[in-house]
Amino acid sequence: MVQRPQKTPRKIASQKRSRVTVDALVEATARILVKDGYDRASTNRIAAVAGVSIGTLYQYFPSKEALVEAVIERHTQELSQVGQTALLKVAASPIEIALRELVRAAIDAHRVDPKLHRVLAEQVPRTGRLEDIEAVERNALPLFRAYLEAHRSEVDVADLDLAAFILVTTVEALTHSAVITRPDVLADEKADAFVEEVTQLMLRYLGRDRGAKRGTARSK
Amino acid sequence: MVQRPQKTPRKIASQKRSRVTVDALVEATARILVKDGYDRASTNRIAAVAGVSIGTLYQYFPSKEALVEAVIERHTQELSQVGQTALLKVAASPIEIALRELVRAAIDAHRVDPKLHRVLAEQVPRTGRLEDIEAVERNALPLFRAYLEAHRSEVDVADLDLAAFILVTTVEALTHSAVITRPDVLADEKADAFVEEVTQLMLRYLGRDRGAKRGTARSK
Amino acid sequence: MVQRPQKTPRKIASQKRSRVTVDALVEATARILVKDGYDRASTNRIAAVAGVSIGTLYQYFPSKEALVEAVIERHTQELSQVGQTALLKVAASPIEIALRELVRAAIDAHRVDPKLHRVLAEQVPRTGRLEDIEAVERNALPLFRAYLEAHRSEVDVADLDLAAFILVTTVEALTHSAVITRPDVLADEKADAFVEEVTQLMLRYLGRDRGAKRGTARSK
Amino acid sequence: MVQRPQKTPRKIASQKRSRVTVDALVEATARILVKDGYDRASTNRIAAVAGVSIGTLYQYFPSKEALVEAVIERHTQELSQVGQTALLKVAASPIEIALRELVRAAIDAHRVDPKLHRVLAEQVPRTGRLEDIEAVERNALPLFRAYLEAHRSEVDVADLDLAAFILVTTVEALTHSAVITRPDVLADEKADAFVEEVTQLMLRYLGRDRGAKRGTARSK
DNA sequence: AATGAATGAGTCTTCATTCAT
DNA sequence: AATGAATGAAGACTCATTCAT
Repeated sequence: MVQRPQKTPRKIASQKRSRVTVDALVEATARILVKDGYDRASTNRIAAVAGVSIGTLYQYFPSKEALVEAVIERHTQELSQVGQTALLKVAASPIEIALRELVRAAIDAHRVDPKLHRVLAEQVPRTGRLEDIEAVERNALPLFRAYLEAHRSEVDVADLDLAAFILVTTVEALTHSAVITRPDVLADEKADAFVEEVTQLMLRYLGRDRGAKRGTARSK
Repeated sequence: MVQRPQKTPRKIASQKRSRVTVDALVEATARILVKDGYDRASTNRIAAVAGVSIGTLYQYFPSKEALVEAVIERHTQELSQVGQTALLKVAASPIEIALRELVRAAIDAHRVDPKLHRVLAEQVPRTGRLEDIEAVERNALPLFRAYLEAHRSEVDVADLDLAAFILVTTVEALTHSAVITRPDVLADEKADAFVEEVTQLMLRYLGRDRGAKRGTARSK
Repeated sequence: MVQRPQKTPRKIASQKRSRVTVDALVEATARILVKDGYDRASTNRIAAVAGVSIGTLYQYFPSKEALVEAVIERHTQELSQVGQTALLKVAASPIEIALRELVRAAIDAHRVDPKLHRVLAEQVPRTGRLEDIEAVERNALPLFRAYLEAHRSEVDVADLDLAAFILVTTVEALTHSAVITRPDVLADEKADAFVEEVTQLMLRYLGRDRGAKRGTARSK
Repeated sequence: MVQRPQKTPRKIASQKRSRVTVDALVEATARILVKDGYDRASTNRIAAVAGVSIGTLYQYFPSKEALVEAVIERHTQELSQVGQTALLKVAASPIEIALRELVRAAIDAHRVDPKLHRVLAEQVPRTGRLEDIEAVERNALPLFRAYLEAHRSEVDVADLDLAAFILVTTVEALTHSAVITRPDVLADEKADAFVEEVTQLMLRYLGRDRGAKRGTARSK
């Protein structure tokens, strides 16, 4: 039999298998984190849920920490994605439009996997390699600052760095709290009001609300 | 045996001793939490640092959780104290004055024991009885809402509950972030600017900055 | 969580109960070492055989290594005891008498617990704190050298240090080999001959055999 | 398919390849044994260092033990080689010459690969198939006995077996100790003295030193 | 009340070995 | 023949908690 050159070497087949295994492990870790909490998430259980042996787990992840790190990485990536996409979309929009969209994006981001987000935020110790749950915020800061810089003429702030820090922190805290501990605030009919309030908080801070008819628009 | 008149009955004496032991244990827990982190804080070590036996520890606290709970309780109490005192002081002041004072108080509160605060916030799992690090915020909310209600004429918001939630969450997040991860923002010469920014964020949100001369006061 | 091992015993066994436990653990370790070999001696099994829980084991010994170290220590102590006692007894005797006694003592020492001795010599890796199985020899060297020095007039060697090293090493090797791998050499009727040969080896080396009638005394 | 004439049949080619692989594995095992010690020498690492997959390793060696056995075998072979060569060379020489050469050969043998020799002697458990590090000695014994037999007229011993055992054991112990734990004894200017001492130890034991002028030759 | 020895379930992790590809 | 992903038994060790003294 003639042996034709192989375009897809055997290795790729096994690489695919590896990939599947790694994904299964990360997914299992996330699921267990949500279901049982960080402290009860043992490597043995993770392996069992992933359907692989404990040995296989350690072939790909050198420690429990590394596993959780991968989950954080993945989650963080997804969140950042949502944020960056939104930022790109509104890059050219005036802040009145942009900020509202960004608030919406922040809420969407927190809704990607709220339960996981909560566990990651509340139970995973910010220790060793695990410090980076706040990475999203750290990533978002320079991006948002850049947006602000580009729209400097529209805003009225003395210290752009400080303003960016304040706004990013604020939006993250408000959307996080809303999604995680105050679902009532985001109930269908109220969600828009919440978005509006947060947007106004930001706009006014940036000195761009002069035209708002508060007396009529906001008081009951 | 002659019974001499006793002003302080034995029971009180032992209660006093108990009190001392309990305090020593809570204090030891806090110190170890700060020094070694939550995961490495073992009951045996806590007992050792407190200078009592592990058996004695369990005479006063039924579990490690209870110990950490007590630390949280104590810390939370101290924070709330600062906040409530500040709120009382400015109860009659107009919001322009009051909010600025409250921001200052929030920073002070976070500075009570920043290292412990950080460990409590970042490493102690919000699980079981340990969920209450956010208690401060929960305590502060109705108080602040009451203040807002009392000063309703000065503010221009549609939903007082929502506004209170937004402001309390925002102040807590900003002061927390500033104290814990951005000490630069609170450096001596910058601290006032930070307080001012946060105060303005709040005032404008409440619709009370119409007179501010932004063009001159804030832009460089 | 995996820990970095500690080598020095954790607790001074001051109380009677502790002492009993510690002894039981060391004894169990020795027994298992003999029965199953070093590699199969697990801390869990040692604890089981000692009749205590694994936790108790670790209360007294920080690692498996420490346990084996204690066994070595104990065994080494016993051996040295035999040797030193013998050396003391013959301190004033001429070398013709003394060396013969010392050879006997060396054999006795190796017979204290030959099986344990063998395992210690053959299976315990000379690693970390476990390097000291040769301690007996190291202890014996200066003592024997001192004896030689005191009897300098009886011996004819250029380098006392070298001679001591050679003799101690030789006696240890010969008695060890005899006891461990050549029990036939020490069989009842042959033991004396073996002692005699080793003694002669030493005496002649030290230049003290001039009078020996070898032709008649040694050839068959 | 056309079959071209083959001078070297495929089988031989692959045998050659096998040979290379086996050598690489044994060599890798030896290197890792020296570098990391017996306990840390894992088959996976051996395979990696040898540049083959773990599967290939098991194609040639059924177990880790077999691998180590091969290393011992090879090392033992080399040592024996040195010894046998020396013995052959001096087969016809009188013992005064011969023993001195044999002592030198013993030292040389221990210097073939002292680090490996040490690991083999100190860390590899004498268990199962691994018992044979003493094989060298076992091999040497009959050979040396044969030499002694052939030179019976020159020696004055009652029991040739016993004498052979004593001398072989002694030389091995002394050269081993010298090479492994007392390199000072073999320092350039001292090495000859050491050889001389060991040779004298043996010669005198065999009753062949009558002519030695000890008073002048050895005392300082 | 205090002590601290004892407990043991449960954790992480390693590594020799197998087997489908 | 070679590969390397997968296996899982087994081991060392921790620590919250109990209880006899």
